[in-house]
Amino acid sequence: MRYEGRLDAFLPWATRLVMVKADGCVAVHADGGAYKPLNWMNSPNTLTEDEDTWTVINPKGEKLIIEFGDVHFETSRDLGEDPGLVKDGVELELQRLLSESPDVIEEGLSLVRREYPTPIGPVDLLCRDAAGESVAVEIKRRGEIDGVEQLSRYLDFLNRDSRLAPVRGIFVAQAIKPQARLLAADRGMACVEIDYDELRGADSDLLRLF
Amino acid sequence: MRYEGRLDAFLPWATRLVMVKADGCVAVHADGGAYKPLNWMNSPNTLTEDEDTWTVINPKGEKLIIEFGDVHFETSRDLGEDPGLVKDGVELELQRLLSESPDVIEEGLSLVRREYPTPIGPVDLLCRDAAGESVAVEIKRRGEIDGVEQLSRYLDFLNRDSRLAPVRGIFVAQAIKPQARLLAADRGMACVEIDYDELRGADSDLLRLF
DNA sequence: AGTTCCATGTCGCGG
DNA sequence: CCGCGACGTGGAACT
Repeated sequence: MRYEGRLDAFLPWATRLVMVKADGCVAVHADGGAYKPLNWMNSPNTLTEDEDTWTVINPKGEKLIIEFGDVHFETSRDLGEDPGLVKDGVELELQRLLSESPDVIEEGLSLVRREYPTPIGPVDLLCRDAAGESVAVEIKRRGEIDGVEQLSRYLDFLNRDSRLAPVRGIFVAQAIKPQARLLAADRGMACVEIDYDELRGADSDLLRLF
Repeated sequence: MRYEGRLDAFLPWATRLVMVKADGCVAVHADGGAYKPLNWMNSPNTLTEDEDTWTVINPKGEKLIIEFGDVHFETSRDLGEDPGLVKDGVELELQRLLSESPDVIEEGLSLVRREYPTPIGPVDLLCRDAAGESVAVEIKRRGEIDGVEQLSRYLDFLNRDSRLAPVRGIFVAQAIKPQARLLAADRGMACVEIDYDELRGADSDLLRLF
């Protein structure tokens, strides 16, 4: 088995499981190494069978070549359309809930704009506090150092805008690591931990008022 | 099918493929959506079967619950140990090639040390330029904002070393994203894009001289 | 065990 | 289609 594409890879001879899905993607699995296949080619691609060799090529020119020795077993089945996975509790959801109830983050905070653009990417929430000063809010599911640095960069740029400056930052997450908390403190940013279930409850309460 | 762990996820009733590997990991596949399963649980975990329900729990308390209706088909096979995948052309390779031909990055650049250590991790290349000044080089396959931050942190530390200071930074990658380029410029770092195939060619040429 | 950083990351959204 | 950032990122190397 060979792969030539974004890198070159070679797979020694052994017993494997080859999976082909309805969308045309091909995956070569070993009996371990978690759910990820050893090698694969996603759709769209074209599969050509020739004797004991499959050649799978995608439009970008990446190529997967599978040679078969013994075929121990083979089966095929149509699973039909899939209704898909329903997820709940990711960052987007958190952002939506907080944009609707910004004063959960801090008393008196009000939303100016969600996804406020800067030259290096959008700030999750731009707000004004009770005193009318600008506040940039970065929301993460897990509060780690990356997020603090991201917020730092945004503040850097936002504070150059005289219509907004001075802008302070609040780092919001469901759980914030000590190191992230430390770095945030060092950069003069506040940290707020949010309980997702409470927030969802508060949101429901809010809706119930109308 | 339900997953409760880092997030909550629910999977409506449909026909799926459930794969269990020798290491104990469990994956629920739909007939599409690339090689990635809809839902999964990696090893280590404990699987308990009860009537038509599997409950897979890992030590972190994440839980995957699979309910079976009809079992259309079932098979099992021992694939034995796997020799593993051999890869070529990843960042390490790029670093090796550039350490051998640093003046591909900039005219007159010469290598001081590869993987030069700092308190927060090793700099890919430490060099001197034509004028004898120190240059820190960060190499990425794909140049994104993270890499610029990384180089920033290294420069922070290197510039505290009076034997090296002043140290400037060069961010090298096969392709550099506009935002990364912007941030690098803002931080006073240069950006260089490198063609991997050309570099490999140049390296072969170099070898041919000896 | 905890941290850092690479990855054929993959995926989804917005321009 | 590309750019960009989140992800149950996963995985490996190193402390």
